Amino acid sequence: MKTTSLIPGAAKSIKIPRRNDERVILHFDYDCFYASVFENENPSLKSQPLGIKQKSILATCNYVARARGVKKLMLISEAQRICPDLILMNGEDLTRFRDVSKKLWAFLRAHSWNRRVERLGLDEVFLDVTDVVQYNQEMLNVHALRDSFFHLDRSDPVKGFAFDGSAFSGCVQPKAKGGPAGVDVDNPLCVRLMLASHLAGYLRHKLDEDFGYTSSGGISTNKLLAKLAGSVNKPNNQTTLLATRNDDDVVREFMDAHSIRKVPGIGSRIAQLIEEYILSRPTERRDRESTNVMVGEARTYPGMSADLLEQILDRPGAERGSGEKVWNFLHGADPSEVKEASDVPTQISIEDTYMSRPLQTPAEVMRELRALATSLVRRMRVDLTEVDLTTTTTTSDAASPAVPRWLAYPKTLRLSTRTRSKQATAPSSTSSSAIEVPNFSRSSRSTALPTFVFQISSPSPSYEEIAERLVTESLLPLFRRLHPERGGGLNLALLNICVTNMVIVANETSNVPAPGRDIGRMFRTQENKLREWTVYDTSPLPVPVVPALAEADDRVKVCAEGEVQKDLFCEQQEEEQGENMTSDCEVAMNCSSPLVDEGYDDFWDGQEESDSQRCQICGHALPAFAMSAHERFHAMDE
DNA sequence: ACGACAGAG
DNA sequence: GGTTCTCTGTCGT
Repeated sequence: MKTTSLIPGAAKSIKIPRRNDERVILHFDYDCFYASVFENENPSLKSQPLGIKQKSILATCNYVARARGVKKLMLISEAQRICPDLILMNGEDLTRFRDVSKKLWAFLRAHSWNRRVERLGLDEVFLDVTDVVQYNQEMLNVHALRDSFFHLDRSDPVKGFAFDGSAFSGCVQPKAKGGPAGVDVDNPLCVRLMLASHLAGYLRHKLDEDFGYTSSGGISTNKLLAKLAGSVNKPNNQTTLLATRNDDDVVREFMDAHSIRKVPGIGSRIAQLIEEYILSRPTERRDRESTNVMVGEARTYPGMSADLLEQILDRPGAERGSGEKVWNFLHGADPSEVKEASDVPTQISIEDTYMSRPLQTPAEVMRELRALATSLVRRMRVDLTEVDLTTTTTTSDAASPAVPRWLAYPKTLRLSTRTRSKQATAPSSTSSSAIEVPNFSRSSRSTALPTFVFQISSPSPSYEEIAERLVTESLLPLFRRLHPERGGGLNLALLNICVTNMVIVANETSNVPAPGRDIGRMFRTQENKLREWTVYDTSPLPVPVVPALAEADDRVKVCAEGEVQKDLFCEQQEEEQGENMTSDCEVAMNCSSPLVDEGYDDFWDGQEESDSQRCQICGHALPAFAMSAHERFHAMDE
């Protein structure tokens, strides 16, 4: 990867990306979200320095803590040294954050006319409000800007709020020289961004007043600019980036002042490759902070172009087209659409790390797999089912409890592990090789998800029962594929289980579609949307038919002690008991102990896959390849 | 379909 | 004592 050979001959054919001005995009970022969730649960925390920890790091902290010098992603020990009275909450279980995130997202969704409402992580939301803003632009009276009214509903003219259309809501970038930013009524884009700023201000106000969550907002013409704009004034404020067409300097200067690493879409790998090219040398980890290449520097570097970037970023496994994508980003151009709101995730995964004490024995692995599987099964019920209203509106009494229905069926199950890095490789000649040695390796195996996990009605198994079967029948075979060698400490620092490959169940919108009526459109009316989030706000989560686990912590270790074990587990249990009595010291040494080898034998000797299996629901024997479809047929029955 | 990897918070 | 717990998307096979 010699840099000299990459300089292109034809420097005149460089194309400057053209931004699209047609859209109006809002970006919301809830301020220190995890900390806010805890503060809302316990308001007395608001005045104290508060940190949220996950294992040995501080996931986030509130602004009181930040004022004391505490930073995100610090080691706990360091944070405590800096701020001894830091209050620490455990944020390893994400359930409460997920619940709040969904609630706020549902609120914002209710204000979209086009369903383009995209969540990014748990604490960010993009809205495409082009249509709402355009409607309000048409309704605007430019002769009475100060007494404007923002319409939130096309079909109900009283829904909305009053605002002063002669000024922006919140901050504006760039700041007008001399006085407060005026609104150029002759510039339609300027008017539209002004309108969008008031909508963003209104929504942020409601998020705070009605739900207790302050946020930072960004308003611009695409996702990249909206997001970057939002980070200019934090917390609890908003920024409109005046990305008007007649004034390209605004966007250029705005982008140029950011380091390339801050641009969303340019990750660490891409940033490193660009930096190495510009600095004409490999970049080491310790150099990273000092090498702060700015967008302006990269953009104006001799010969820089989409094609050159494509060459710079070309490496085995590289995404093609990323050169043009990055070139667009450097110019503040981002054609990507705000994705439509979807009710079901495309993947659900649960993981735990064991960094300070890696898992060594099969017994430990079994214990953790059971705990993870139990959480996964519970999450599938919560996130992938809904209570079918058509069957419950008539009799929602205890006599006939609401039976949830599945919104989607994941088809595949995946198990991932990571073994702890043992390598203390001599860092002697690190500069000679540009290859980043990953000091951890994650690997995974997947298989068809058995359909018994979907059993809800009739003899309804508990989460634990389903989880137990999942472990023995699916996860254990996957584990054996990942770790075929027996003996020696397993040394696992991470376990992750995941269901994915969702088959969405067709949405039967109950009954009586009036002839000629567009059902899809009916669902998008304001009433329905508002009801949607109101209901969400007050109703309990889908009632499980089985007794729910009476605990708040996802990570509770589930041990089915008194239950009858299948043959496979007999030895396993002994192993587990033995392990409980062994000291850490023994555990560390027992890699070669014959006692342990016995345990390993049973652990690794799974049944071979037989050609024919038995359906778990009707008992019918079928060839293995036909089982998946057959069982799915049962699951969709009801 | 499967498995690795990159990027996001 | 050297990163948490997720989610989405793409690439090669």
